[in-house]
Amino acid sequence: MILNTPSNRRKRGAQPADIAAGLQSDIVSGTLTAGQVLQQDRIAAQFGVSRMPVREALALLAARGLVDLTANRSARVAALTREDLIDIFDLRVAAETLAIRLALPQITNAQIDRAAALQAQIKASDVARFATLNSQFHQVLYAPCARPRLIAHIAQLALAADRYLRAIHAVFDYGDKSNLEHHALLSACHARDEAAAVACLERHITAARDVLADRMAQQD
Amino acid sequence: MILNTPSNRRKRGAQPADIAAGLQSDIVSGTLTAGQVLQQDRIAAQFGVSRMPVREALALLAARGLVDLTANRSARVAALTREDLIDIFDLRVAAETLAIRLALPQITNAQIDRAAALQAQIKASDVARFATLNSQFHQVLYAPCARPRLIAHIAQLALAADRYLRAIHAVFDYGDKSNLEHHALLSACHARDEAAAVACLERHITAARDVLADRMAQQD
DNA sequence: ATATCAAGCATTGGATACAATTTACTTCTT
DNA sequence: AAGAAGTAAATTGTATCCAATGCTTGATAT
Repeated sequence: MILNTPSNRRKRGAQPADIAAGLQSDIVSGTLTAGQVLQQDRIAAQFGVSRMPVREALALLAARGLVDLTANRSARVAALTREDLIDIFDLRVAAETLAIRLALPQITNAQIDRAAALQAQIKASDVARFATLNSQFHQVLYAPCARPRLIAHIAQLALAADRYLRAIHAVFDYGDKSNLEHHALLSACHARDEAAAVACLERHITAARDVLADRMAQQD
Repeated sequence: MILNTPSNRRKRGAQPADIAAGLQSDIVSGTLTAGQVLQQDRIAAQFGVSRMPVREALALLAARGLVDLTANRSARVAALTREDLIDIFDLRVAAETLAIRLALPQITNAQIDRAAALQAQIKASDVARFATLNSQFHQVLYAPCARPRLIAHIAQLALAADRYLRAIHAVFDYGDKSNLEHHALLSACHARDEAAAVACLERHITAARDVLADRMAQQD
């Protein structure tokens, strides 16, 4: 139980963001499962605050698509469906191929090396760290495009995608394949080969989509 | 001044959405200009409610990118910049070309006719109605793809784009060109020619981007 | 046995009250 | 006169309180 004692109290406008971050990590990691009710009272008690900042936190999570809000009804953790999964990954292809096209002319070798270093960590990481490191790897490559909206959109999609990755436990199935694809992407970036990078990225994301979609079809 | 008398009071959870809709139309139409401060007290008084639903409304608008929120500081109407404009329109190309590709195999002739009817109205409409009709025209063509996230994302981008359209008053410059492009798009849809529709849409949105970006460069 | 309705309980939405932070203004110093 | 510092006013963030809505349970009728 996290209490709001004077020692660990955050600055005045930071509580909703903190609560949202806490809930978000529980939702993405699967501690809070799809469809679970999120009562304002209980969350408020958990974080040692009143219901007011909790309501704002839930609104933030609803904007990120992690929570479903209905008027006069308890909030619920958003559902995971095969249709939504496909929706997310197709949006990722559209957004991330745009980002890599815009980023490639601006990217430096140092930035590519940073991505390569992250990829090295990914190889020797467990399931929990895979998702975040994988997101970081991609975002390092896109950052040079300097498009705030595009970057924010990709980050939001990565969050939604991570939920599926963690929930479906398909990481091991396509982990090796993903590593190979990351290396191919890095090569294309080094060569500043836009067409190759775009094609590589599209295959990479589509492959993940198909593996996960197949797994979901089995589980249902 | 809109009062919250029993006669026009909305249902219990609807106030934030109503307030957000009111503010949104003022922001998009330009009644509220970029950078303008939005004090919770005043808005609450205007709508005849307390500050609480106003805060939620502002949070909604912040999620849509129409308002900037900073902790302990007054909300402000989001700025209009040339960089953001380009960001938005490039995202539109990525999202809308995906939508038309997914929609084309599903679309019916009746739906295409509905879009054509909207296009006819656009020709004989003033500046204020152009933006909304134009958005509707596009969304009718995309709807058959049946992708909730994609559709919502496009709607949000259309909103952001409308602000620039109305603020920059460049509608008349490219209105005729836009009409021609809409007809070309409709033809491609009738023929179920995916490549033509995508190319047409990309040119259409990019052309609008360039006209508006040029105008902004002049105004600054 | 099942469906329907009512009453009480649980939970959310909104108003009011208070605390913390920022902004504006005044005053003092150089 | 310009700038710094301090103080008061304005404004936001959080807590508490009340009203409205939804949910659950149990009784009743079919």
